[in-house]
Amino acid sequence: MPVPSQRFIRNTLLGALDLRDYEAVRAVAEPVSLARRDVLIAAGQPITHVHFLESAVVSEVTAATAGRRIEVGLTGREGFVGVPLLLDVDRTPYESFVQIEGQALRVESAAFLRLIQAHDGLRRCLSLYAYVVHLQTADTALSNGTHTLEERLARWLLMCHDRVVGNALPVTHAFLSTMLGVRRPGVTTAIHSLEGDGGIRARRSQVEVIDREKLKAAAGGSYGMPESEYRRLIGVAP
Amino acid sequence: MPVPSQRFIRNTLLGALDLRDYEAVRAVAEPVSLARRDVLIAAGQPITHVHFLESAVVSEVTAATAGRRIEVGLTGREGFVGVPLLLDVDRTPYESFVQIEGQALRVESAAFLRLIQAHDGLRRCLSLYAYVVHLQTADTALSNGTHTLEERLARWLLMCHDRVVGNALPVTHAFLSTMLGVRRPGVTTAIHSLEGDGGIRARRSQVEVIDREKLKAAAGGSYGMPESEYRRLIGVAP
DNA sequence: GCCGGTCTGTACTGAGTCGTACAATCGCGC
DNA sequence: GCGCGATTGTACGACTCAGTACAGACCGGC
Repeated sequence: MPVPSQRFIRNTLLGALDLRDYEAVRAVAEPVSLARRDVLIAAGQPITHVHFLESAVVSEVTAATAGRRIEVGLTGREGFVGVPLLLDVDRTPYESFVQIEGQALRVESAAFLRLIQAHDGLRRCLSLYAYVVHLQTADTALSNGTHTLEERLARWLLMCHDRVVGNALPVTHAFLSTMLGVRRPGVTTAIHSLEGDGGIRARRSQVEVIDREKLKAAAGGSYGMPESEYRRLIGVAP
Repeated sequence: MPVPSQRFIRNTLLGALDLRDYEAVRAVAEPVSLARRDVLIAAGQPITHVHFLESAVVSEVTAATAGRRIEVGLTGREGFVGVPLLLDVDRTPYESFVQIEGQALRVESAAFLRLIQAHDGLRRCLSLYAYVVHLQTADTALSNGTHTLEERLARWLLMCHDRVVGNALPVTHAFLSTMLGVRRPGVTTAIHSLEGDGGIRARRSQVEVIDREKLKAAAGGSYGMPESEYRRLIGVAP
């Protein structure tokens, strides 16, 4: 029976596990391809699977019927989708959907619950990630409350760039406006401004990151705290 | 040795526990009085105690050195302060301080870790609360991003009212402006508006809640989601 | 009863964003 | 290579809130 080498593990959360815990996850995990707009967790519906992302990027958004949508969480290969299950919660009022297509390892909910019951190291590792998610959401609350549209956009692009292979982010202005909870023409203006600074290059349905340092400067300090906590608690991010 | 009756438990999280789990907590918990401005968790410092609040109200705020402060979490007798410890995290970049004085039961960190290791029912219950905290923070991100100052103020007053005995909230305009991350005169104006609607009555260093329904209307749908999830997952809130 | 700090009320200008509308551009499918 | 939906660029008035300043009101201490 072949023992997979750690270097083939694309999800960094799984990569941080003891080999024994990792093997236990791998034994019940199923590789899946995720297409844009796939809904991994539907608002108010029981969570059926946990997804450890390998190359896909997933957004968690509020699903206010009357109000507007806005993003409250962003997950890539540094994390997993299904934190509520870890906390013994079977469903959530928010929706998690695929923003950028890619691969993932999925585990059926009941199997996942057995896993974290039996493997304390796994539970600890996923708990650390759950806390980073909380930090990210709190940071988003801060950003939404006190930063300008341009700063928030720069922060979002950096966070997305962290989770993508390459520098091209396949997003439209309208999509960004929903994620940030702002007006679409406002995004167009902010993108022009960031482009003028040399941080990005904009194409149709795509933003290419050119200079992360310039983007960080444009983010006005709104980027980086959850990321550095991830490194402190879990290890090197991708 | 007297066995405390459930009805003497003022913290509703502890009240939701099996008697056996509760006794285990009570055995290592120490009653303390918390004064306004006491810092329960300092930014970046190891967390020394977990606090189950009985009548005090505690705010979690970002502690951005360069940037502004803003509230990302509010806890009263429905919860506990020290969620990071539950998730195996020893410190946090945010600060938790006492906003309204009162009583609490505190448990030393090492004892707390032993407790949740030995009592799975306790861990589950606290995990549910940790999830509600996440919802509350996500809801704050939504509010900060899409609601007006007046709506956000109404939401905050309702959330604080939920956690206080009586209808008088001892807060100043300047304090509210920090919690909401807005300008102090803006709070003054918004308070006048809510007062005109008949939802509250304002005095020096105090806001009295007169009509919750009017406040809810003024909150424009920004209030209530985490509260109803608390009831679904844990039980009747105070 | 006065003093000094805290709290509240009000005013003004400017920045940022909204809501909306509409034209221009792109790129895929037939 | 044409058409059509999707995407992007731009404009304009309106409104919210920021930043700042300052005066008046309150309240506890001496």
